[in-house]
Amino acid sequence: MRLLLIEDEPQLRQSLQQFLSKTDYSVDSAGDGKEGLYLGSEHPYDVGVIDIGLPEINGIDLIKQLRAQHIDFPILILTARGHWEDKVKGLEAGADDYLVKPFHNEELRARLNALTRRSKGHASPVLCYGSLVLNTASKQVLVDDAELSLTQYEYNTLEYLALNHQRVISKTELTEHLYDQDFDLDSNVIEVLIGRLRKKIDRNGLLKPIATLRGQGYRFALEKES
Amino acid sequence: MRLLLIEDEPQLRQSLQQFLSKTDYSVDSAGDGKEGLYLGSEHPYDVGVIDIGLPEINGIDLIKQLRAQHIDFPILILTARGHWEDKVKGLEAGADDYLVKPFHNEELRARLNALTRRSKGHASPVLCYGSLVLNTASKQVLVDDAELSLTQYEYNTLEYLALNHQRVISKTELTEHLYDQDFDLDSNVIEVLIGRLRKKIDRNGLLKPIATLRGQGYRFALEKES
DNA sequence: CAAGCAAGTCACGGTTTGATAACGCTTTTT
DNA sequence: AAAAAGCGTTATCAAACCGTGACTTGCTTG
Repeated sequence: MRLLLIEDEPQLRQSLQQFLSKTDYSVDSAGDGKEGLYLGSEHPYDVGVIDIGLPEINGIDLIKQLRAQHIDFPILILTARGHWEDKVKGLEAGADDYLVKPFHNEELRARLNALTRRSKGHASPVLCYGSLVLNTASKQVLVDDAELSLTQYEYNTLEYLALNHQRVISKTELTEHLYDQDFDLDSNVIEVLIGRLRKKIDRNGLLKPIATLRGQGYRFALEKES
Repeated sequence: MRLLLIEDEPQLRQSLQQFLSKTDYSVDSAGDGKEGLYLGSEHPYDVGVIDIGLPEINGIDLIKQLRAQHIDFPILILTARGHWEDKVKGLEAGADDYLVKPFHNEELRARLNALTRRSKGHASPVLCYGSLVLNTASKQVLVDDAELSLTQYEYNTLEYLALNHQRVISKTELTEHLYDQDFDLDSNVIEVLIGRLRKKIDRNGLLKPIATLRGQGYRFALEKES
């Protein structure tokens, strides 16, 4: 999942970038509103974390401008403790959640995971597709009650496909959501990843959840239950 | 386990810090409500001890503000003997237990142990995971009815993993819970501790309760019984 | 003070990982 | 039908990650 972080305080920015990159997200970050607006307009993010007090363009206006361009990824705003009134303006401007500084990293992660999941239309963290069950909280994948051991990238790929099940995802879209801005789009990582995933998932029976649409992309083809 | 102590009287604060650090907890302490609120918002504590009569921000408001931020570690409040009515307000504000001054240190310890145990969702002080039995009261660990001799840090590591069994715990999370705020996160203590633990636990049979998830952390993989 | 132990650091090595490249098969285009 | 494009598969390699033994430090204790 790709995340846009806009935070002016360098130390917090760096520590958040590091923390969020570690397992869950591909992070691009900006230190002011102008650069942030540029990035947000230019790339397809899945979620944004935006500090309200920013130089150049303030957070509220930034959000308004993004929303005016019909850029609709969910946004979580950060407000300083003294300025909790800002949260109201932020939510009115089109933000989806807020967190008051200072906060726990784990808390931020939990909220972001919930936001991205809900934005794709899934209420529960457990996704059931017949004999394939995906737990987005513990990052475990079960096939017929047996746990698969997937690497991080394998898991992230599968999760993105599953969250967007029944939709055709182009390889470009997949790369853009799994990697950050400076990544070679001509690589064949995706093919390799898909290959490895299919092999692990299909080890026993004949479960082929990922369909190829030649020239268009891939589609996670299982129906979601409950 | 990490504990937050907020107490304005310097002498009591220091003696409590010393006593609690001695065996059970990594203690951060604050002398007024403002600093306490900051610490409590910033770090992932497992339990808090808060004096009700505090300068800057009083204990009741402090607890309310923490709870409003969805910070939910259990809190034990200390009330002066004359002001025992405060306990009601405190519990209403979101505290979990109280103790009237003066008290015995051992009494405080017993209450705290009970609180942390309950907050992780375990009623009894004895945790059974097959042939591995953990007594959180006496801090003894039995494997096939034979007692292991673990050091404090080894025990604390194992306890934290066991209390959060089946969840993936990153090395960062472990470090943050085992040590207080200023500890080098780049150290490899955790790897060493896990190594020593595994060696002691697995001495005889082939009991491998701690799984490694490369790039993500560790997971205590035994199912809890009863 | 010397011995003993707890606990942290360091350095080395094995293993896993993820990116890339190369090759071949299949479908589409010319 | 030949050429080109798209995709699957396998091999390879460097970097990251983790485990481990040896060493160091500091505390406790007889």
